[in-house]
Amino acid sequence: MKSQKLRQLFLNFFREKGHEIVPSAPMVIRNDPSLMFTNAGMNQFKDIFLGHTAPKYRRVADSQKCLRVSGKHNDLEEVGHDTYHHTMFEMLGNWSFGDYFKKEAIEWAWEFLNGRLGIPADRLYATIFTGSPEDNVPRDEESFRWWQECFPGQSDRILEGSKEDNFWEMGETGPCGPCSEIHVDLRDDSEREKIPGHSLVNRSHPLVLEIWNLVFIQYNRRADGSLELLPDSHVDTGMGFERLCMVVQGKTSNYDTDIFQTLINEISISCGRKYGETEEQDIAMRVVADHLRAISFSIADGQLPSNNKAGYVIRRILRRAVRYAYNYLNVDEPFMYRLVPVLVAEMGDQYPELKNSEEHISRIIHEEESSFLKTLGKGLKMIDRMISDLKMKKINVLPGRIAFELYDTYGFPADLTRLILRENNMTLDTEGFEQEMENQKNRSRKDGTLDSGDWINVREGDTTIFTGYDKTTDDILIMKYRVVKARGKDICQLVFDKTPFYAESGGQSGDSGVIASEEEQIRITDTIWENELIIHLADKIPSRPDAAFVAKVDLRKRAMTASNHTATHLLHYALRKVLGNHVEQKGSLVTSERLRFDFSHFSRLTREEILEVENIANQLVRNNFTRQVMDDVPLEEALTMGAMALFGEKYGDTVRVVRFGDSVELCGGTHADSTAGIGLIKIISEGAIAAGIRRIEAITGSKADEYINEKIAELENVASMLKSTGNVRESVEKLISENAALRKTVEKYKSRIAKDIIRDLVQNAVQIGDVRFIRGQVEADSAETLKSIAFEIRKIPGKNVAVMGSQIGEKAGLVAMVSDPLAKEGRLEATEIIREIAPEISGGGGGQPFLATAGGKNPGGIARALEKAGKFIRERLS
RNA sequence: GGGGAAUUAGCUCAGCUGGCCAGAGCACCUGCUUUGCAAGCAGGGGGUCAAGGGUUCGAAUCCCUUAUUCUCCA
Repeated sequence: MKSQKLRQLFLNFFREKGHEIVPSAPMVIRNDPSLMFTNAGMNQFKDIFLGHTAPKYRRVADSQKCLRVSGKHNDLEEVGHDTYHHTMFEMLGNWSFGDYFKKEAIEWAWEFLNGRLGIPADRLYATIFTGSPEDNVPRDEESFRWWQECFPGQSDRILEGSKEDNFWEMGETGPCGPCSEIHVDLRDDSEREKIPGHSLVNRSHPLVLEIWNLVFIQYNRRADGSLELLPDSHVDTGMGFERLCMVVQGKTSNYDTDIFQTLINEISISCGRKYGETEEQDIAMRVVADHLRAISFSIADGQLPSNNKAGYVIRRILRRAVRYAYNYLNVDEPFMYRLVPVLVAEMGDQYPELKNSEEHISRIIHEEESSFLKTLGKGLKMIDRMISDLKMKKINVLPGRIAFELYDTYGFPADLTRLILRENNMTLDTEGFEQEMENQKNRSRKDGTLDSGDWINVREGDTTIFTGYDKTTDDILIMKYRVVKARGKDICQLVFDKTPFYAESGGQSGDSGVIASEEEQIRITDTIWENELIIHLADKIPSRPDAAFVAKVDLRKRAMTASNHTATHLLHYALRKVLGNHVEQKGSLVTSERLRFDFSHFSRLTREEILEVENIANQLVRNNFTRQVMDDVPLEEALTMGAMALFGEKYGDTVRVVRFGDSVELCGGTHADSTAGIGLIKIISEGAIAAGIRRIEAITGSKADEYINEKIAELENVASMLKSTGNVRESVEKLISENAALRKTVEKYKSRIAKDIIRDLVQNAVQIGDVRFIRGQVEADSAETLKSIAFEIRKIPGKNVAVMGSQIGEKAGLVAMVSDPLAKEGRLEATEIIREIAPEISGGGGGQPFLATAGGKNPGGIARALEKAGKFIRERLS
């Protein structure tokens, strides 16, 4: 059975059982500092389990794309080496929100696996929770009973598990409950006879593995560690799709299923090697196949590879793939980008976001591959240098510190370093390397944990109402607060019952302002959004937190931010008009100062295009469209209105729609009352931030005015300086060519004058033994000129020594030169002359044996300095 | 969030511990020579050494701040 059909079978099965089939949530999570990627099917229902939102459907099923690469579930280093770990995988799941419970969950799971898919009962095992006295939770008798129905008379197929395996918790606190897992034994008959399957369950055997976890959420863990029964019981299940395919398709490796085989085939064609030849090659191919999926889906969800946070995780995955291909498949040029169409053909139907950005994904991957190969190239050069260095010193162990530097600073992978060393009969000081690595980790960990105090509750209550769309001043009460230490400074975080302050989100920066009670006033420096909480950052703790406060938003900043945000919408609209509908928002930043907008487009914008975009946007400004806001519009309806939704953005069922004329967007930000308030939009820069993504920056209102006025003033200044009444450009062009000609002439004269000076100096030179002493006070406009005269004299053949001084502005300059034939003898050095005479001009200096310079504050001393030089040289040469 | 590194001509880079007036290769322009596979020869143009401060007689080089990029860790 093909994987696509299997997925459909699962969804159809639960549709039959009255479940609503919902689409997969984005794999990339925004606005949640605790989680970067969706790592389980239940993530998108977290709010329901926490009781924050009411479920829309009581029964839900889906196939959820997940990524496990960081945090608790970190499988990255395993992937490829075995046949069942993945970074990105699909999780099939069914949920009951206060509806059915253990009986149905178990019955249906059994019906689906055994009945529909025909997985033989004698290959299946179930586990149940054995109970936990310290939590006062008994053995899960209910699950045991229902499993007995499935395995009549074979209680040895139902195993008991401890808290570690069979009790699921969302976090330190919150919803939790016993779970029941289904395991499958895929070994052949003789193996199964030798060792009974139940002894291998939960023992990391590659062929005896868990495929489905049924979680029964019935408790809530309180902060004090105790459990309380929830009013409603929920079911949360998750089944690894890739594993299920393996079971159904009768394979012993996830990578042998059709999900991966098409990709692996393509990879094998790309590098001209067969899958199954050697273990190393197979690992590399599995790594590439797995990672390609993870990267492609992330990019489709709007997460580009970058140098920190989630973007960096993506980049690392891609690099791991390139590295394996480079080491074991001998691929040294970009190739993964060519596999994207294969992946899209396989999964594009189920995940339309993948299909929609196929070209985009391919380009991004190509770009990343080439840039990493470049990094590798640089590293190779460096390591070659190190090796030849070591060989010269006859050392054959590369110090760990150096290997670590290569890795840490230049991103050169340590395993490659090892490989190259081996080729050169050298080894790596692994211990030293690990030590450095450990240091780095400790350093990061130490600074990573910022010291946040406990929340201090002032009043009961959880949610903050945002009143800032209508009000900029409001009466508020403080619900709770805490102090966070960051960079040695204490920042106080405040949560209100309601607030007019807009919290940073959707690219719009947070409001600032003040809150005031009768006795004090506190500055709010920023407002952020964290885990559904609007947090106000204040510079001090309120002395009486329980007092009544009035919150006032900084109006000027708010208005400027609103203008910029509205301008962003207008520019988005104009960009689509000018460039086409492939333009999609890929990111945006709106502050009171300026706005930044990233969008998909494949080539540089021409001057004309930028002007046209600006024109259209400004036309909309002048048309003075008033703001129309519709709250709680069903998503479907909003989309039919032509509102632009963003891929990878998680929307609720109802959305807020902001409209100015024909520009319609889903947006939670604050906006200008009407477009005319923006005044003027001016694009100030355009550039690329990644393959296929451009960025524009713009300013509005008085900022734009100032900008333009400055430009005009600059031009007028130039015109008046040129005394040009007509064409400034022509005047400048003329000036430039005149200047070039003049410069040539001046240089000619300068060198002629220098020659004259030199001739005079040489004529007045005195002979000291076999050496000619050239000295004098000369006219020079800078130390450079003085130096260049010395350089000229240096060209005169014979044993010469020259010392010259010059008044340069208010200061004095000296230069001493010893010609090459004389310098070679080693009798006299320019530096010692200069050191001897520099005090005369109240200065100091130095240089090289043949040429030295000095500067000082006292031009009156030049003559004495020259005299002293003569004396010194005479002494030295005698 | 923390550490390390980079930023020099249109491009790729060299310039180590401050001082040979800022260099190479490719590209560009002119001329000659040749007309064929990265052509050769001669000559030439092109740099606020990322920006801004500081130390110094002197800074591309040392220090600080900022910006951007790369990289590793969390």
